[in-house]
Amino acid sequence: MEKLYSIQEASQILGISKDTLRYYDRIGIVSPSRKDNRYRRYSKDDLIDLMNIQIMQYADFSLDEIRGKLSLRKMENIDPAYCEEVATFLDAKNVETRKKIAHLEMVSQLLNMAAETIRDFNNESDQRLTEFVREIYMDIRKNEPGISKKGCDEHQG
Amino acid sequence: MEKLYSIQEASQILGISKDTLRYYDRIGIVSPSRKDNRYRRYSKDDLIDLMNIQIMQYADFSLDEIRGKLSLRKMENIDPAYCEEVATFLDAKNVETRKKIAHLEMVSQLLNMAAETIRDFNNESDQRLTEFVREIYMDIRKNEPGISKKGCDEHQG
DNA sequence: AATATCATTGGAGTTGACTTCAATGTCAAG
DNA sequence: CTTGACATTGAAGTCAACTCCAATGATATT
Repeated sequence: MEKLYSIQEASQILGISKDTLRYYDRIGIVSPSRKDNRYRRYSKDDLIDLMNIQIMQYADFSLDEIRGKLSLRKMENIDPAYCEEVATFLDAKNVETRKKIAHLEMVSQLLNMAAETIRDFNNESDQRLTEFVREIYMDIRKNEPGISKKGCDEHQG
Repeated sequence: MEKLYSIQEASQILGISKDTLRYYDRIGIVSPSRKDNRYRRYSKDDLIDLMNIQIMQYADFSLDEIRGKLSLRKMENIDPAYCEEVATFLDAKNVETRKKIAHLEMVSQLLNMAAETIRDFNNESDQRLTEFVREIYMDIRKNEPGISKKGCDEHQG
């Protein structure tokens, strides 16, 4: 006989607000059983799913991705093709993550240089900053869609 | 006699859509002069401001922060107290940035482990993953507001 | 039975940075 | 003087992930 948890209990155990739990139910992420077809009753498995969701959110998955793919825990003995699909998905996420890290490393450097230059101004540090900013700017611009078509613009291209 | 640029030209030069430029004008970020008090005319300085804004956005500043602080370029000969204020602000941003990087490094590790575990399952990698997830979960939970008060909940605390 | 505390729902509001729309005005060319 | 390409505005829509609200129903205690 498994214990079932009220929405309030689940909320306290997980540190997720009741409203959020209802929201998750509504959008079909975790839909617990109901009592007399009204009150939600969370099973242990529901709680585990929700914990996994917390982990996946920490790992920057959107709720859409979470709903679509996986339940990290349930795939121990499952179709190898599907496992490979998930693994590939995780790899792609990781590539994205590494890119974000690289971006933030640039930002951190930029902030450093800027603070330094402001604090004790001299031509050397100013020039370094300027050069670095120029690099970043080129980077920003090269990741753009179409410099080609005269468009570069909205709602008529 | 400085050349002035139409919104279309500015848009193409900067790679910012016309709508966005109008939006920036409306919320008071860059408000170019007007011709016969209708058409916007962007000066070179306006364009430079907009480039700086692109840089600052790259560096994760919100438009609010940009509006409040900024001019990164105009502060070469300005009140040292204000410079120090800005430098401090940049330092704080940098601390935040380093935290984000640390977070993403964890995520990257997690994704790595997860992919590995899925690909070639064995107790060792599974256990490492489980342990790592547990650490992360504790980390998530410890950064929470009030486990103390029975609340942990919405609109009546 | 009254009260307090929990639960339910649909629907609207929030945030930030845009984007889209409709109605209208302006300008250059043929 | 009409056509087409530009410009203007206010207002509403978009996205994600909640958050808040009001009206109402259920449960538990006195």
